[in-house]
Amino acid sequence: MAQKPSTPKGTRDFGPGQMSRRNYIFSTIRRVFEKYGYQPIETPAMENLSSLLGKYGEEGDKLLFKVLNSGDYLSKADAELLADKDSLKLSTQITEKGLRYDLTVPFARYVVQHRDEITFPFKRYQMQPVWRADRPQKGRYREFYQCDVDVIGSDSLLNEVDLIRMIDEVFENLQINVVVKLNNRKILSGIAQAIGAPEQMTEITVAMDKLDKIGDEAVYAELRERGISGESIELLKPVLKLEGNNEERLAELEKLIGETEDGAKGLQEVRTILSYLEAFDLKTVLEIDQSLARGLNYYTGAIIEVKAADVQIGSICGGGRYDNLTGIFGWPGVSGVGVSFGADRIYDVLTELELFPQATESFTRVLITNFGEEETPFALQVLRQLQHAGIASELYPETAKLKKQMKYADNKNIPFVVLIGEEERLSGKPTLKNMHSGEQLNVSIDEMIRRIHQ
RNA sequence: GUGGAUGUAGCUCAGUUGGUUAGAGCACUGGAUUGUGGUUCCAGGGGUCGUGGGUUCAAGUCCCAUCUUCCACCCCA
Repeated sequence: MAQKPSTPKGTRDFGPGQMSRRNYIFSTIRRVFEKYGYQPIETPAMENLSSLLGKYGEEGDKLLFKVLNSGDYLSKADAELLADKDSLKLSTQITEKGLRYDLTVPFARYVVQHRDEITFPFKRYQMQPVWRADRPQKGRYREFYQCDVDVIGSDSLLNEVDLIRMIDEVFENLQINVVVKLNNRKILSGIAQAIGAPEQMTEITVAMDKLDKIGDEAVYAELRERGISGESIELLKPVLKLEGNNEERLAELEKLIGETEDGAKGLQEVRTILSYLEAFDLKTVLEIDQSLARGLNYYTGAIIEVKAADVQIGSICGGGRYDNLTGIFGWPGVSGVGVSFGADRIYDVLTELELFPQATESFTRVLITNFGEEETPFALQVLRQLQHAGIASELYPETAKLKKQMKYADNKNIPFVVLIGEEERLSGKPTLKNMHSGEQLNVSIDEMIRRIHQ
């Protein structure tokens, strides 16, 4: 047997059936984005590595797909590094492009590069694949689609309100029950300050983020491992143990971190967002979660994460505010806020919950059979009239056995078959068969069109 | 990057303590039905058992390596 064909690790093909379901997700999301006034952009699959490296932390750099330079790239490489097999240093000489890791960094690059053409605040959405050299597993792929919405150039918390409302609307339309978790980077930094470890905020948040997954004892252990003092851990315990509804949590947090500058600011931001949202009748549960951190360390304000309530698959949407994202491309002080919907995970959730609407694999409504050259001119004429009447139709291209042509229609779920053989050609009246009822009639073309339209 | 499982027909999977021509269902092709699908019946094609090496008189089966896919960890959508 020839070599078994396959797609690269962690990548997938999408057949017609999957595409119709995927497009259902994309069009649902796009409709909401556009309703709120966001405009689409696209950026290349590849970015310069200099734009990508260092933006996602050390872990992120390892997960970047690098594209080898074209041509005789080794001839330009340093002979000594080659001999040493020093991949890390060598890579800077043989590759200068990489596949994008997310849509936010390319967006920041886009904004800086095109700032003269953009009207701010700039509200954009972008739905494209991204690539990560991660080891694939459930709900995790090496190529997957993100649907990003961001607004850049506005500090207003009204943007956060916008985003949360869009999240609510998208998942309501998709009929997925979700929990929206909300936190604020300033609350996290307030916590770090309040427990006397302001320099170790990253270590603290990374450990704290695992709270609901590994439990409090394991979090304490990890904190110790990461070099947090026992004293600080003791102070942190009441923060981790926070319970109750949003009001109660905020009140508790006020007591614990209200004295710190960042903490007070963060709490106020969260309160403002919540109070704006009171005017809306949100369908989803909005939950303050002081342990929510998320990986990307460029967040500076709100942190948002969405989890499916009925499926265990990790987060299906997430994002937050970043005050200085464009700074890395030389334009400091521009604030942005946005979220990203994970289309592939949403697909998996909808599949598991059987929430996809009845998908029609084919759009074709009529198949015209092919009996041979004699009948072809009349068949083409019928095809033209059907299509002219706005009916998706196709003529079977081969003069195959009728059984095979019928089976083709059946497999593609085509509801009508028009038989055109010698009889029909001579009378000028095609035979219309309803595949569902099996009913079959010899009618004029006009009558046929009328019946199909019913 | 660490650990665990997996791989047999296009697909989903059987295959006994190692034993002679490796099976089933679905799909495909032909026929029962020369102008009729979805139901039924009959027949047929299709496999160097992931790859490479080893043990053995004998390997789909046992051992080693390697790759693939899946699962968990790390991290993340």
